[in-house]
Amino acid sequence: MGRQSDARDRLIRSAGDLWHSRSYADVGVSEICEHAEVQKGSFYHFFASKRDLALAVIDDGWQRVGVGEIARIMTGPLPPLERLLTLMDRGIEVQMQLKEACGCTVGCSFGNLVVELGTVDEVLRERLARLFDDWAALIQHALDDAVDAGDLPQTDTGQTARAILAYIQGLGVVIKARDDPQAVADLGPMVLRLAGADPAAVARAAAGVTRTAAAV
Amino acid sequence: MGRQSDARDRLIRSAGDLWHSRSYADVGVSEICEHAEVQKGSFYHFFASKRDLALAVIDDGWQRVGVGEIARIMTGPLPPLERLLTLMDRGIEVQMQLKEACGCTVGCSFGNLVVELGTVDEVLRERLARLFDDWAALIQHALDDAVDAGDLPQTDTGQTARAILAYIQGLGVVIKARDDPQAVADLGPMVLRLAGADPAAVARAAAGVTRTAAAV
DNA sequence: GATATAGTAGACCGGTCGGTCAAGAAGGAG
DNA sequence: CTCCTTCTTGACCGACCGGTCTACTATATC
Repeated sequence: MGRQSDARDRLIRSAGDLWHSRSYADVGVSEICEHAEVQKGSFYHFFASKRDLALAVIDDGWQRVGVGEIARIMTGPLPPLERLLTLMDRGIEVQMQLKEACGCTVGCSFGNLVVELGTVDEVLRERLARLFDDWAALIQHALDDAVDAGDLPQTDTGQTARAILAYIQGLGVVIKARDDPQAVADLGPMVLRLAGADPAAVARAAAGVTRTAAAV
Repeated sequence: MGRQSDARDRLIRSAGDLWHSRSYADVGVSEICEHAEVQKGSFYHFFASKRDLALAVIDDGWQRVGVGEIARIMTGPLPPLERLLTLMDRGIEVQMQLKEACGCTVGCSFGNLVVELGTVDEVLRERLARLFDDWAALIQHALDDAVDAGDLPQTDTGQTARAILAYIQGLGVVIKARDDPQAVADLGPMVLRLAGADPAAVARAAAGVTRTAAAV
């Protein structure tokens, strides 16, 4: 009953894009409304507050990026170590697309929110912490597969997964400082060192990715 | 001629502390003035703008932390790989002290500014990018020493140094999300994997650090 | 002691922030 | 058609933002 509108989705999309390319504090509710072509009153019909919108943006983003793309890569058909390399490659690729679209290097939208709001808004921080846990769990999935396949020695894969997530987040910070995703493209494959792969396994994974790329 | 005051230093110190524990946007000029017990008029006697203060905060901070502490560790008398372990240990230690003081986990002050302002203020971004270069150079110094000492195989130490810096920054993000520096204390030593050290060298470095700690 | 300079004091400014509100339009259900 | 709900519109609010300005005080130098 009553009419239905996609204004809510437009607001989430606009806020996500604007916050990602600038910062949470720098983009106000009014600007988000303008960008989404929604009036202020409508905004507060859908969301109780700016923070409430942020929660929706986080959920929506993780659904698309995490549950969608990252999970597909980390649990996909590729050999496990190649999945990690694919993840890093894909990350750089996305960052380059975003730079093309936004005019600057934006880093990880989730990491950005953690850094900007982690100490300021406890609710957002906790939501993002859970998201990071989910992310690490996806990485751990690939690591477990790698151990099972004999590509990795027996280790604490949970710990290693958290280290890899940290490395990914750090790459986001560093490319943002340089304003150049390409500058760290060579740092992506080093994730295999962090995973604990021996040189032979690294070479095997690298060859596999090259083969896959050549096939495409 | 005229009188001299330490108000400028108090402002830099206050701004650095407040921004580190909250965020650049969340802490305004007025609050910084209150905290430093300086009037607004005096603020704009010393600094042309909020951003100008930020530049001074960055310079001051890097002088103390980077040129002071990090350089001392990375070029110090310890075996090179142990220097890396010391750096990570010291980082966690500082974060725990800061958590005690601020009530929350704050991460890296420089990384925080990169993330919050990197796409918003080009001048600050460039300053921070140079700072990261300096930081990586200090790490590279230790890596070069490690290669010379035979603790590390021949590699591109510049590349590896940038990877390690990224890892450090990522740890900053992750602990901020968790609000718990201790939660990643076990991730610090994994920096040696990233450095490319073989298990034997890792064991040697770990034993060295333990011995040093026991000696103290 | 005169004077120029460094620093202090704090009222004030336009603009923007997140958020509110009252009124009304669109549209499915009865 | 009526009614109720969903959604829209845009003026409006107090608070706070970064920054300005003028008058004033302290102090080193001559």
